[in-house]
Amino acid sequence: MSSTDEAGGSGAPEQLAFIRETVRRAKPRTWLGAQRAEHLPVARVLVDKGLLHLDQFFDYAVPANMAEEAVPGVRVRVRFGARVVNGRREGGELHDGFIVERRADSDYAGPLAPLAQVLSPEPVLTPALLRLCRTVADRYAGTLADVLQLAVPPRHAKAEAEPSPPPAPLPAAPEPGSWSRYPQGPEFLAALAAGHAPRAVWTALPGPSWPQEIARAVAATLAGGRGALVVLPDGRSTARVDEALTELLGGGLHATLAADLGPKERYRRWLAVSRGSVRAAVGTRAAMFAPVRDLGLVVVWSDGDGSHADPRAPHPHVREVALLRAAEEGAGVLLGGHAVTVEGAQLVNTGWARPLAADRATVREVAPRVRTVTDLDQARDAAAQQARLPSLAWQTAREALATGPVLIQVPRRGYVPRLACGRCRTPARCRHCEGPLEAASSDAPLRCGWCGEAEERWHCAECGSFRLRAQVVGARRTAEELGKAFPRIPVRTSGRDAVLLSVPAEPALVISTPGAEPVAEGGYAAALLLDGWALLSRPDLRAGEEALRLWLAAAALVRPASEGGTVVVVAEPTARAVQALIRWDPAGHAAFELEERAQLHFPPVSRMASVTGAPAAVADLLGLTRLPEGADVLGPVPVFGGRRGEEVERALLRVAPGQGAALASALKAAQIARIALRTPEPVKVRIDPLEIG
DNA sequence: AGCACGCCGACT
DNA sequence: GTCGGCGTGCTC
Repeated sequence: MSSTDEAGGSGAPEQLAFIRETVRRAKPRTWLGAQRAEHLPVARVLVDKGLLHLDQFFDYAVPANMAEEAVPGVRVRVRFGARVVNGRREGGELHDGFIVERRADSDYAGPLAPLAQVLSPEPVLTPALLRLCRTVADRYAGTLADVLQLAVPPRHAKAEAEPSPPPAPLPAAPEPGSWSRYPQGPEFLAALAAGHAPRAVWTALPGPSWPQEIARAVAATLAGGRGALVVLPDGRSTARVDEALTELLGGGLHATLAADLGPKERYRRWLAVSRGSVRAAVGTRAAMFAPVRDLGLVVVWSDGDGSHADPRAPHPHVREVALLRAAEEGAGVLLGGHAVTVEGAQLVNTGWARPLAADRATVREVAPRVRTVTDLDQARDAAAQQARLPSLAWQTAREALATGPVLIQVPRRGYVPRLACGRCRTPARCRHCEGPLEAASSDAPLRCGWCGEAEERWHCAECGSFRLRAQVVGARRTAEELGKAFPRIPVRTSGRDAVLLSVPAEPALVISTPGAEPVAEGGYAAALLLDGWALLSRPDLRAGEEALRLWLAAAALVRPASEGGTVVVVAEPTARAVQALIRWDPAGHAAFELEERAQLHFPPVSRMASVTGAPAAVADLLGLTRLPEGADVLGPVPVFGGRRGEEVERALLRVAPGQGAALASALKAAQIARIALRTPEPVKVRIDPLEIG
């Protein structure tokens, strides 16, 4: 930190002595004095203060000694919030910010404060990144400063001081490889290599080759002279694509932006992308903003995965950011996964993207055989009973263990928010309002999750049983039980705290929670998907879609049916998601779900926002919101689970798809109006709320 | 959000 | 006469 301006000690006064303001009334006051930069003496600055009503640029005077370094995109420090006392400027906290523009003059009538310091000469906030962050902030009714915090990693001075390596030469256009299994695959690659912007919703075939396919799409884009970006939901899938890219192209063309790198390495790699030293970026969520130059392709893998939604305000979603970038930067899109989201189906439906899928014959060739049983079908075998396995699951596992590893997917404990009948699995509902019954612990009294009414004497409305099924047996206990049921077979577990990347080809029981399934060398001989009811009965609009996504992800690791690969899903066979798994028809399922959403006017066929807070505050905000024409207000309804019995309500706002921007800006304006009115109780506004219904 | 300026009641 | 209530407005 070499800094001329801090050398004087207490900062502001001597800065102001350099650059003096005129006090003439007739003209707007400006900064005079020889110390001001001669050329473009005004810097327009984004001050890094996440306040909603300060989401605007502020102009500062550029001192002459900073004239060279104070270029657009660099980080600066400025005094902000100062008061004019007796004609002198006093106070003002130092804030970080970014120079957005150098200008000849300011449209601000008052005197400009000088920049306090240029923190670094690196122009990290490029015009394209600024434009993207502005678009994302507007889309999500957030501030530019908040989005920038997600988009620009913290500076690391040592990493910045190192030069980035010179860019590697462009690769040749790759052969289609396993893309040949898709009728439109080779054409898609050719379009990328030719510099076009094809947009596809890709239903990836089961099996281990999707990372290579992503790598080839990236290579084709690079061959055409443009950059590429791949965003994946977790570190394991990121590592697989990284490996595939390195194998195809060597190490010099791409950067992998993983969360676990540490600040220095993280910034070093990000800089390599920003400086154009590498042309492709691969990584998890935060990589969605990676400033890849001349973007030709954005890939999002498994866009239904929850980790693509950023938990930090204003909660941008990787898929949406990718689509915004594609539109803004003229890039192609590859939205892929073993499953298809309703959003993907809608992109196909509206003609914005084209489906990229193999034909039925190819799917049948590579997919495992899928069979289904309900867990009411208990095995006769004592060992199977002990392991709580239906007979079909038991037999399948026993036979498959002769030829290789068997995957057992067990929903996470506590993944079951809803109680169900112990006999017929009908969800337990409140007799007053049909809300889901809940119990804080296994011996706590039953309560309705919607209206809070206590239920003393529940019995199943369908079959009359008094037995409730409360919890899923977790992976650990399942492992113990299965270990006893299959003595001498090694048992491995993979879950939240210890995720296995892969397992060898030898016979073993691999017990995993959804999303943590290791890859098996040569594929699993079989997979058992247990407690499907737990996934299917979650009180969420997306429960079916999510269950299918988790099942497909596990089933995609199993050998083809022709090699004996079998999947047994323990769930109600008539459920739509179960049927889609049996037919291996994710696109059909998504299309069906989309149709249903359209009938209900639910997202993505409409756009929604949620408004959550104290009842009076929510009503207040809604009163201040100038809703777009035709907007619906659903609720407000009480939200339970608010801490300490504080009353919390939530309203959902719904508009037609074209009015999402109007809704977001109306809500932002209303929030700002509330701040101006000093309304004390905060209200949370969220665009595209995750859980609805 | 903070923070200071500004214009009306109970104290030294 | 003054201390201070928080209503109002601004932040380059």
